[in-house]
Amino acid sequence: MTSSPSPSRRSARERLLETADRLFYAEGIHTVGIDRILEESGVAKGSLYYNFGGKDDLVRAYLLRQHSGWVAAITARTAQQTEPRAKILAVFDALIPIFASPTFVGCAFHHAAAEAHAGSTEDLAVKEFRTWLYELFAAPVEQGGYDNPQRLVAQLVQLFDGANMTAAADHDPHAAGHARAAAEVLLAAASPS
Amino acid sequence: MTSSPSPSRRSARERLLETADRLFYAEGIHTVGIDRILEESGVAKGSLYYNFGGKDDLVRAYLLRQHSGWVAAITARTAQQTEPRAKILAVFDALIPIFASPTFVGCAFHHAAAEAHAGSTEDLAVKEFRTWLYELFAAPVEQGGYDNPQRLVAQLVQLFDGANMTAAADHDPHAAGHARAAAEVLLAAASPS
DNA sequence: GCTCCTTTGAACAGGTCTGTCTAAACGAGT
DNA sequence: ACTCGTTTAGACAGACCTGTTCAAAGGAGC
Repeated sequence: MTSSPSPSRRSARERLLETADRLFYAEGIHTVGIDRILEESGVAKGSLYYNFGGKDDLVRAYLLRQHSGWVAAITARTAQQTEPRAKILAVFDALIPIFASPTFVGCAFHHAAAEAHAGSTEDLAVKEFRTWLYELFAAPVEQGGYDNPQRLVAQLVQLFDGANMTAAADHDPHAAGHARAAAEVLLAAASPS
Repeated sequence: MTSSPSPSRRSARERLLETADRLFYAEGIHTVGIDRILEESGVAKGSLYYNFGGKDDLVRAYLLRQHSGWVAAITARTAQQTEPRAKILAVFDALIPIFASPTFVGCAFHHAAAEAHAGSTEDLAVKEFRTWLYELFAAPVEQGGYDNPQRLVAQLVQLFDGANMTAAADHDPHAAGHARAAAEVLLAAASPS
């Protein structure tokens, strides 16, 4: 079935998705044509239209893969924490290895948002990611009983976005650490007792 | 000359730049073809290649215009302030009317960075903007004698970027206010005495 | 009236991209 | 051996994009 690859070689679908992920992320969705993806993945064009409906479906699968990657990387860290404050700070700790990756060029959803038309596949995927991002902070903030929780969540999301931007655009190796330190200060200032 | 428009109608250069600014910003540089710009500005194709060398030069002029817009909007506010703390907070006050504009869809340089190839016209313009942005905060931070100035500047830039992201992607009407409040907390925590 | 800068309209070439189609081959399971 | 899901290779159409070129007209200043 869909999850049983051929023995000698991975399926065309897997190779397409992996190559699309690499190229779309590194160079942009609009910039990369399907011919590039087909050439670098060694897959025939017919296989793309057999496995996916077209480029749009491939883009959707790419963004879903990116979303899953963020969820996996961050919940792996936050799930180990029980205290609300530690859960929040763990998000920024999770950014450290992500930013350190040699292929990191920023948050894929920031890029997708920049290229997206309203109502497009990219736009919908970005909205889903943003919803998850807010909930990621909203849950522990509420649990911690912080002052002005709505504002605090917005500020933490801003730090998350800003850290991604500065890590990518300015190649700041301490972006995650700086954001974490800022989050500590904000949490201390919003602590109830 | 270049600054004396015709009496009845604005010059082709002006009309091109204004239309390019509107379309590039709203829909992206790669997405918008010159034919769209020519059609909506009512300028002949020959005039584009007479005034500009081609699309690349038009893109360069568009990003320069955006850069000038940011500088004008922000220095108009910061120049009124004398105290370092007030100068820094004035940057975030300047964001309020910018974010409130009905045509605001985020920082043009965030979008350009997402579309840029390394070494491209967009890439160079983004680097210049980022340099200006850091200096915008670095000067008053140094003047104010704050603790760990390098980290503080990075954190303020992160708030600036994050506010732009949340204002655009999430349509948060309080993005600038939240970022300003966060900056106040960070400045208080880094105050020397 | 003359000149020169600017603008116009239109056509053309060359390139890229997405999407479709066809015919053939492969390979695993029955 | 047969079937069916999958993959391959290539050709093709249709659309869009950038850039170039040309002849002609407009308009301001001298």
